[in-house]
Amino acid sequence: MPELPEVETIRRQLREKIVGKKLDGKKIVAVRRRAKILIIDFSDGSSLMFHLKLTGQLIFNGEPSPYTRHVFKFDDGSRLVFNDIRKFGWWKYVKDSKDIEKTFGPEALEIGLKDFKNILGKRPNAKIKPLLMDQKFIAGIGNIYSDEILFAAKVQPLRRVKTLIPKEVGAIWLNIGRILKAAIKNRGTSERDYIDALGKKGDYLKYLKVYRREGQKCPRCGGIVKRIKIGGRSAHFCSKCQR
DNA sequence: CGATTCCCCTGATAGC
DNA sequence: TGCTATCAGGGGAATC
Repeated sequence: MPELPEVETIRRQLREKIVGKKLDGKKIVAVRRRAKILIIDFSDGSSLMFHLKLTGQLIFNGEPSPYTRHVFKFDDGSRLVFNDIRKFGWWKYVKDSKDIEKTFGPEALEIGLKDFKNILGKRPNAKIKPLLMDQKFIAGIGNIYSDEILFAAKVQPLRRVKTLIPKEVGAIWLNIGRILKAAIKNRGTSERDYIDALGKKGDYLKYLKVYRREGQKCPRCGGIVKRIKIGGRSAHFCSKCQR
C-alpha cells in the first residue's frame, strides 16, 4: 500500500512526464508530495490532489481497466490513469492546496532529531507504533514502514513513548530516515497492488525484515517474528530482539 | 485534548 | 471442489 516511499516514487516519475503539459487548458508547473498525498500544481495556483489509500494506482499512459476511476488527459494526447480496487482512495481539484497543510505533522524525511524528541515528549502515553503512523504526529509512515523502522531500532511496537530511553529514540529517528530512503531508492514495496507511475513493481519487498513475515526467523537474532493487533492494525516484530 | 474503536470496500484466503 | 466467513488496511468519525 502506498506510503511515503511509494508516493514519492510516483511523484518523481510523474514530474518528469507531465510538468509543462496542460490539463483542461491549465499548465502543470509542479508535482509535489505532502504526507501520502500527491499534488499536481497548476500555473493559476489551483491543484489536483490524490490519496491512493490502500489500492490506488496512478499510471502514466496506463491502459484503463475495470478498476479505473478516472482518466486525466493532457494536451499532447498522453494520459494519467487513476485506478483503485477498493475505492478508499480519492482525488479532488482545489483552487488552493494550502488547506491540507495543517492536517499533517512534519514530514518524516525532514524532521530533525531535536524536533522529533520534542514532539514525542508531547505524547508520553501513546504506543510508539500507532504514533508513528499518525499523520498529524509525523507524516508519511504507514503500517509496513513503521514495522520495519521499529525492527531496525529494536523497539517493540507496543512500547509507550514515556518508557523509551534516549538511545531508542535516536535509533527510531535514524531509521525513519534510513529505511524510507532505502525504500525510495528501490521504488517502494509492491506487497500487493502497488505499482509505480510507469506500471512497474517496487523492489523493496525483498528487503522487508518483519512485515508479513509472521512465524519466520528473525534475520538478526533467529527469534520468531510475531504478529499482533494494535488498534485494529497488524504489527510484526521479533519477540526476542525487539524490547 | 488524547487514546481508542469502528467503519468504509472488495479480492484473497481460510475454513468447512 | 465450491461455497461462505473472515481478513486487511488509511484515515475520518465517533466514543471513551
